[in-house]
Amino acid sequence: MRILDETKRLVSMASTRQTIGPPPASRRSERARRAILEAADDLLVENGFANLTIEAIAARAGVGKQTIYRWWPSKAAVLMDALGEDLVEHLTPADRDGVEAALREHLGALARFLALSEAGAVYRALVGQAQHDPEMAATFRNEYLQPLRERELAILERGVARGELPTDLDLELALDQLVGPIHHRVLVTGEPAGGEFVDRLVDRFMAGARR
Amino acid sequence: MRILDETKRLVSMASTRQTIGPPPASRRSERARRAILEAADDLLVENGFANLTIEAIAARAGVGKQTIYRWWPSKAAVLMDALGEDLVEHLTPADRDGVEAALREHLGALARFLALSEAGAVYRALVGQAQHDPEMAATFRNEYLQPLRERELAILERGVARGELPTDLDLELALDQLVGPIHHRVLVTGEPAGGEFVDRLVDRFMAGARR
Amino acid sequence: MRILDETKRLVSMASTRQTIGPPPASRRSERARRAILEAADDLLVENGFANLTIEAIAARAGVGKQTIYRWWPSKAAVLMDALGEDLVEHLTPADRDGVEAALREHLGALARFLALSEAGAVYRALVGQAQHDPEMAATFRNEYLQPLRERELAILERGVARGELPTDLDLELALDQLVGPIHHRVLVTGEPAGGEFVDRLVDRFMAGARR
Amino acid sequence: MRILDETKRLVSMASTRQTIGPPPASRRSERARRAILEAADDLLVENGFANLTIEAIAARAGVGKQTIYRWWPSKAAVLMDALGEDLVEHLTPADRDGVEAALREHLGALARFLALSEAGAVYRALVGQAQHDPEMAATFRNEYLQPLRERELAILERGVARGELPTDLDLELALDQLVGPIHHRVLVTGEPAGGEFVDRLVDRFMAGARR
DNA sequence: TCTTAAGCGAGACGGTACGTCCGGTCTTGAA
DNA sequence: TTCAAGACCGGACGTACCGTCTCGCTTAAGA
Repeated sequence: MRILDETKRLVSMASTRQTIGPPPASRRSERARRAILEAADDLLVENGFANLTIEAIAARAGVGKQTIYRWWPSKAAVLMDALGEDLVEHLTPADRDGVEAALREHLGALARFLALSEAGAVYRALVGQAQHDPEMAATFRNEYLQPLRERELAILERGVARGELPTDLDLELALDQLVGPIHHRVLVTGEPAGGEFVDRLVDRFMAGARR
Repeated sequence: MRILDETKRLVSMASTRQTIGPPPASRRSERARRAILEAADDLLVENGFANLTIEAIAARAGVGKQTIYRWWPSKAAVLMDALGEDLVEHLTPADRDGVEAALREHLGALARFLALSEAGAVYRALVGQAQHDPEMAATFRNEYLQPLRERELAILERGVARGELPTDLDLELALDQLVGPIHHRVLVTGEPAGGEFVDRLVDRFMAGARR
Repeated sequence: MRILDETKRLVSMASTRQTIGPPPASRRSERARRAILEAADDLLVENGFANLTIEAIAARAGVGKQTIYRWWPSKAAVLMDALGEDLVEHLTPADRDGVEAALREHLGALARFLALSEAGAVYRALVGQAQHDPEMAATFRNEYLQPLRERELAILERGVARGELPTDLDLELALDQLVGPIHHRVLVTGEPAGGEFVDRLVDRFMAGARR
Repeated sequence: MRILDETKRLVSMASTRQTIGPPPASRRSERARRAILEAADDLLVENGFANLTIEAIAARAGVGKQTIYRWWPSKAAVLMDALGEDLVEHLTPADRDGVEAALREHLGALARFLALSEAGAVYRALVGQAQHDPEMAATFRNEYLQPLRERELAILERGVARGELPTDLDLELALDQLVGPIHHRVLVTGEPAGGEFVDRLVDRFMAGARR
């Protein structure tokens, strides 16, 4: 977590508050909020998810436990906020070049993000937690995965619009074929998903798409 | 966990004992071992991983906690043993028909296993836990995923041998393209990976493979 | 334990806290403290020391175990606090009459306290525990036995002051001669130490003292 | 524990076996029996009663736990057997000299035994345990304290027979007056009960007895 | 002399309690 | 009101022992 601007703050709060009405937030300590998110981020990277406790976050952040419970419903919610804009920063594909180049760039960035970045460690922890906690899984998908997926679909849509991809292409399926193997390597087999892997993935996809 | 024959027992013990030398195990209570694995399985399905505790397993199995700690190093190790032969039972592709039919059948079974079966719930919990615990992840991959992957590679190898797939096909990549999207749907997006999805996945794969 | 006034509370806290500096204690729950001491007292009388566990005390008191461990270093320390003022209540000799009457009264009260009262059961358990735990023994002697002994010595000193006892009397030895046999009967031989026994003890003591 | 002859062995077994019929005992391993008693004795002196466990005794003695449970009903019973003849060895007053000398000698031996000897440590542990376990207390008194007390009474009886003590002396009370203060110092106050203390105790007793 | 049944070392078993950690709630006093 | 601090009740953790139970083995008795 590196940049936490006001926009993001309002978004994240809206999604993680349990009560309906928005919190007053006027009184909320910005200092405490940032310290908590940074402490969570740091502790996850240093000690792993298993040793990430609310008490440790509070202690590291120099904050009372209640201040965490007041604003986030769970440890996972803190991490989601800590992940924050990182998904947007790392994974917003540029609208240039052709589909093929755009896919190579974006999927390469995705693979690097997932496997190498600190934010990727947070992401993996959240996916792991989502396997144990259906409610948290729903929030994570709606707030973080869905927007990303829409940006990814836009790459393909632009390809169709430019005539680089057939109009009858099943975009959802196509995206799963591109993005699925990368996730599979990172989350399941643990094998490296480097540039060469991504390149051949795109090669085969484009060959199949062009028929 | 449904069948716990002697073969499985010896396999699982070899994998979960921390010391190198094989345990005497002659003294080990088979009754307790089965009760523990069944209790873990049942409790996971009933209450989810988050509420699965060693204490609850012991209580449900009518067993002392020490009996669990004596033979398994962690909750995840118990679940791995509980998963046991299920991966083999559900996911051993038959050696018949052509590649295409074999893939349809196996990937369909995989999708159903992951999303619908009780053993699939154990599998998902283990993948989730693996995101938080690198050591456990390594064991899980070596003991459970690797054998499965080899059986899957054999499908493709048979296809190559029969001339149904090109000889220069990158089998690892091909497998990731087939298996990755299914895992992605189940573990990440949570969208259904039904028969139609699998069929179109195979359609596009075979189209691309045949050029 | 019947009365737990503020004085006793401050005394007991001072003696059972392991760190030097006084605890803030302002945050401490008086309700929990009293419930714990009463539960310990009751359980000792009902089940005996052997069956007195921290867990049972916590359960009976409706308190978390940690609340006990936070304020007392051991089961024996809880019992010492539960004994508390009882030693003062039962065993503070009045400053009236002559030595002989005072001794008869006080030693009778001592024998009844040790053998018959509920607080006496706590006292015996603590003496028993002191045989196994030298550190606890030291605390018990300093905090509880020493003040009592001083009150007992005062009886004899008053006797000397009034000319009822010789000035060259070894008061420590004299006290051991009076108090030792009673303890011996209660703690070692288990024989009754009734009024007649105490009376003859005093008879012989006074006869010897007057030469 | 130093000498464990056959007489003692039969006595101790008779008193500690829970079942009515005597055990065959012919099969009993003398090696194991001695190793257990020595291990118990050593561990008590080294680690104190609190850390004396059946498992530790068995491990130290190189013996299975069952071998202990087969022959003794409790840890205290093992210790009683380990104490064994020591009471007789240390505390059998000789039948010579006058009462006064005999008392000085015996009470001095008693004080040294209680406070200084290894067997005294066992004795104190047993008295401590007796405060928590009435059944064990009864056995201890019957088997060990009563015979000692009778030997002690014999000293006084000889004094009466020789005309050194008045015939109307209450021997039980007299004995408590002599032996009680020593126990009190060792078990309760923890103050030293050295030779001078014993001497003055006897002085005062003889003065009172002669009137 | 040869069973054969016991005692034996070993240690797994079902349990109970230990003392610790942390979750999530509540309370206090300062800002 | 929020905040830092931290006590509170609850509950799971992983460990230590309890007392019981089997397992092979050794070993002394009597058939």
